[in-house]
Amino acid sequence: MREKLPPQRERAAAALSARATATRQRILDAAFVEFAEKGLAGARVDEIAARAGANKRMLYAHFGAKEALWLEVLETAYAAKRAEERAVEVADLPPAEAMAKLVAFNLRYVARHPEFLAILHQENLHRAAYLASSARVRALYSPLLESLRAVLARGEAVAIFRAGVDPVQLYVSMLGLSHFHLANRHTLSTIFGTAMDTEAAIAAREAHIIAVVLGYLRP
Amino acid sequence: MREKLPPQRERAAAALSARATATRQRILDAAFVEFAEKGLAGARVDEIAARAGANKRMLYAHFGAKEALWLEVLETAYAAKRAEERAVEVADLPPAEAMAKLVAFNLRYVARHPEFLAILHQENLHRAAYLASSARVRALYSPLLESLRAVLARGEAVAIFRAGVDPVQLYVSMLGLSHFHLANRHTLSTIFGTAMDTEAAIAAREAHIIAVVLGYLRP
DNA sequence: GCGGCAGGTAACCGTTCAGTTACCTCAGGG
DNA sequence: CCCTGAGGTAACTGAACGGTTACCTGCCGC
Repeated sequence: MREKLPPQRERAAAALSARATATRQRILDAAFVEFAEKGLAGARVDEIAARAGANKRMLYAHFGAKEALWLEVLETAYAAKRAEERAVEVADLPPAEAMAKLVAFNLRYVARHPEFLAILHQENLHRAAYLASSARVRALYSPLLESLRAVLARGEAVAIFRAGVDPVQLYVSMLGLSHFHLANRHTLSTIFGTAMDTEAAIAAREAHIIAVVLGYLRP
Repeated sequence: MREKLPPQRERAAAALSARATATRQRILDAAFVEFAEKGLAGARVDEIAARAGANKRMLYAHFGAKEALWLEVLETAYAAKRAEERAVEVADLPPAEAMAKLVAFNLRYVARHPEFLAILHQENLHRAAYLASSARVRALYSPLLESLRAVLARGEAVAIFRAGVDPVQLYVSMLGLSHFHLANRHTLSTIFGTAMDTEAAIAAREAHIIAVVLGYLRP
């Protein structure tokens, strides 16, 4: 009766034993890697189980279906990013420095977690169908966007930034400037013949996108 | 002997009949749609054949394998973009207007062809393995990058643009500003609750990214 | 007007995959 | 110490998939 019979989200209650929790976590981690590497359709359930040092029985006991596991991975990926965002403190910094920190954070985050990009793109391929079904993620409003709004207002107030900047547009721009370089690092480096994910390339990119954002924001 | 036996790229010579060419083209078009919608792993060969109003026999006769068809689609997608880029004429425009036109072109192109983004991301998921094997695409250097270099130099010469801007970085930024908004339109609109692919949203985005690029370029 | 063959059809094949079942193991409470 | 059931194993299943084969058709040169 515990598992699956009620089609609702399983095991909200029913605290798991330490061993079970560990197995569940290993499966989730393995799924994250496999999905990021091969996408939802390309990922293999057997491979996930093998990577996790578990097997399919346990995978299905914990998650019920490949797609449910995908949703869990997606939620985890978003939650992890939001959690790191929450740790970015910019309220004490002068506006320009604060803005630079926000921009750099995004670039560095995706450089550290390129799998996040892969998951995100896959989900967009599915027209965000799984994301749409996740109340949990939709409730996870970006702390970064809020910080950006505040910094923008502060900078505008002291006339360091131009007036009338739309925070959402700027937020999307900030993400775009960071993501594209890394999301397309393989095609870019094939075409330009230079690696995009070395520390040097990332540092150069960081300097550039900070210059773009701050250059734009000048009054 | 005609097909497949030599493992080289098939049918370079051997002009096809009009009917065969048409079938081949229909299969290619159908594959483009199917691959863009579901990715390489998610796409179904039967579905491609059905969409094309053909069948698998012909698909395999013309392309030999699903992956070879993918490569063909990828090459076609790149070639199509490069061809449209070649038609963008900016040499006669003042630097700022020329730059705005280049930026707008990219946004409008991906808005018109969101499938291009899907193909591009899939290829990056595969670490550009297929692209790497395509001498044809690697030879297709972007005319847009060349235009951008020229415009940048012109603007710098008359002190309308700041000095020392790296054209490749700016090119990547231009693409990032355009692509992200549309590549992630489904997750973005799920999270923000507003559609990203309406004409109004695209026009607003266009105005913003032009402002960002030109704002940055001010000396 | 007919023989050959490029172009097309559809049934088929072996493999792979998501998901299931039958069974084992072993910790812990009675 | 043995019984119970949660946690785990591995073999299995039916369907779907990529790719192939055996066969049909109608156009074109002769």
